Amino acid sequence: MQSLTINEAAATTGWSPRMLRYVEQTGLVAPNRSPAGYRLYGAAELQRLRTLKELLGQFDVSLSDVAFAQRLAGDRDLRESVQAWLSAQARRPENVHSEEWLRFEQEKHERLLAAAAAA
Amino acid sequence: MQSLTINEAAATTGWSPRMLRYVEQTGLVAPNRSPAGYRLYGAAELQRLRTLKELLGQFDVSLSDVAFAQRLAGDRDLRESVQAWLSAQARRPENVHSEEWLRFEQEKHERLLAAAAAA
DNA sequence: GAAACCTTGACACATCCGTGGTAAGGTTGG
DNA sequence: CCAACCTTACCACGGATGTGTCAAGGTTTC
Repeated sequence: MQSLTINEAAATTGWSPRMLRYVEQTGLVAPNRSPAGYRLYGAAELQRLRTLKELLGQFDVSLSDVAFAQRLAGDRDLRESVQAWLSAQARRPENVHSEEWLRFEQEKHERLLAAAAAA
Repeated sequence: MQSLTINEAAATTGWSPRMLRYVEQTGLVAPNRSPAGYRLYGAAELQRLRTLKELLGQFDVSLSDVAFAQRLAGDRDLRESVQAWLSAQARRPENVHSEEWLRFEQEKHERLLAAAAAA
């Protein structure tokens, strides 16, 4: 598996080199480096960059939104505080019926367990 | 349970009236209105505003971050896409070990079921 | 009916996000 | 050793966030 330098990676992912550096700075896709400090994008990073671009295009989501989601995934305290705040609502906003939210947890839980079992 | 008008609510929550309108605009705390259109903050909204302020102060989180979390909670498609993107990682970033992420799901699920049972 | 509220809308400003450029300097390959 | 890459560090700039203030006008209360 050979790695691409930043300009090559830019060419195949649709991001600009400038943006690849910015994306790295947000903590979302961080390639490893050559001994001299050159960024080296492997297949995994390239795929991640392409799907990230797709994610941003498909929904109206910003890089900082995804970065925040990543932070949520990694910081239990933060995650639980936010979730506690959100669930202390469960009333008026009719687009969030608690049943659906619950159903979400169940499904994702099952999906992740299945994935873990398959691995 | 009597309701407070915006200036009274501002006084007891520490938000400015201007910010209360802004927070409403983000969709995070929306009071109902009097027949003439005056905002009426009930006990639930006041509590929500106070804990929101606490949440923002405790962690380094913006209103739009919390708004995005709320959007995640209500939009299954978005949620699953983001989560799929995040879990397609599970490697280098040592602050996100997949087990912890899994444990999160389990715990929250249980917590919510308990809350539902208690209600 | 006047004082003291409330409403929306706008102007203003600092700060960040997303994005491009450009400059000064190190690395690599023929 | 030179061309073509790479690096970091800046300047710039439009749009979004967060926050204050002010104006023009409706509502409530005495």
